[in-house]
Amino acid sequence: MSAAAGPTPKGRERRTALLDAAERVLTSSGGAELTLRAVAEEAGVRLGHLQYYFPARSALLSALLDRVLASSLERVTGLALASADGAGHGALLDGVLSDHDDPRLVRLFTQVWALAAHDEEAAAAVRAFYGQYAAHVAAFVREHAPDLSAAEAHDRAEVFVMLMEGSSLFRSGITGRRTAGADARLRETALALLLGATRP
Amino acid sequence: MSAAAGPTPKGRERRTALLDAAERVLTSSGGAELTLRAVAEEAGVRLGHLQYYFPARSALLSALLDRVLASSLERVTGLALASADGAGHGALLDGVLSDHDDPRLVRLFTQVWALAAHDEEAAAAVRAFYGQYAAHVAAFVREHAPDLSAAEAHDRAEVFVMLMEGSSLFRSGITGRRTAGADARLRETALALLLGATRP
DNA sequence: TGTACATCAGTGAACGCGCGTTCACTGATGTAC
DNA sequence: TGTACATCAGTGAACGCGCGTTCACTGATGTAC
Repeated sequence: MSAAAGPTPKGRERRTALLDAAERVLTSSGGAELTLRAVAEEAGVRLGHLQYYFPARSALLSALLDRVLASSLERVTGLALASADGAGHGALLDGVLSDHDDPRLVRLFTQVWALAAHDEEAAAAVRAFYGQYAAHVAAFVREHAPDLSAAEAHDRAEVFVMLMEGSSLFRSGITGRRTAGADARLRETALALLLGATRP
Repeated sequence: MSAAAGPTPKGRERRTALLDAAERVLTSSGGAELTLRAVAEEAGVRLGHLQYYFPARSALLSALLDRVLASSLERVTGLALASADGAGHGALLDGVLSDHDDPRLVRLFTQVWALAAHDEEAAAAVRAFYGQYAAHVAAFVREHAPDLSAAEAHDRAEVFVMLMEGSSLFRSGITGRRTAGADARLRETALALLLGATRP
């Protein structure tokens, strides 16, 4: 790591604050407006100072992606463990859906997908993230349905994740409007994947 | 409409060719690289000529979005009608999934979502598209399960669309890798939404 | 059929601007002895 | 405890470049009489 990694506490704090600013800019304005100048202004520092921490725009983008994925994974891990520990078998689903109630998070992920679609390095990080996401869900599925094979549990987990990511687009107002009826059917379908019986 | 709409056959052809070029650029390089110069080069015309048809970049973007949504809707409409006309009750699902086998189409839609996330005009067009998409699916659902209420059929259709859009990300290699097991479970879940019995 | 003219199609050069990057610099903080 | 020095944190100005846009222009095609 370069000096920009910030070996001192102050350095680490600054770096975090700069990434916070970048995340706010990306969330509110989109990828095209994510310029170094905009991030510096949002963070209240000079352009040259931002460049001290992130020598190139690509370094900022990559650090931001890593952080977004890491914090999302941490959240999912927590939800899966809490659900398994008896917080109610619907806690995982409720947690994911309520996270998706924040349009900023969903907007952030549309940017992540668009980036991954044309940047293989980003795509690899994103696939690794969803791989771990699905693995946590699969573990949860097996807790509640021990008679399922590991492969079957993992397949269900993958489809669950597909359904969650797809529904986030529609429930957030980006590609659709949330309705009570569709929400109920969504929950039912998701729960069937998580807790459902073996195939007929 | 301005002269750029092209009242002559030649003008209409040219306009289509320019949009084709823009679509190729967007698909292969992403939104950030969709510059007027890149589109002009891809189409084999001069920058000034592209500007004759699309006086501003926003006009090109908007026309491209309209065309992408219109052609996708046409495709979905055709699939729903063919399925209803006895091409087999799985034809709609098979058609949608095989369309999503083309990574270019999926990449295109990640750009559409990212655009809609930060552009309310684009978002309105995208919501209108998905609204019609879901309506066609709902009509198909009611054909096969006449005992369902219109509301129930529409809810199922919405969740089906959520699942299709989510799965496109994972089956295309962008956020995941396609596996036979998950594909089978995906089909099962989707068919249950399209053809399944009423709720217990 | 021929001429006059308007519109359509396409060119080419230039513009101002914001971008990422570079770099020399200064002040603050830590460390060695 | 004091001094010397290295590193860290932050500034400010300038760079070359590609961007969208503007505009005056030329040649091709259609239309009216």
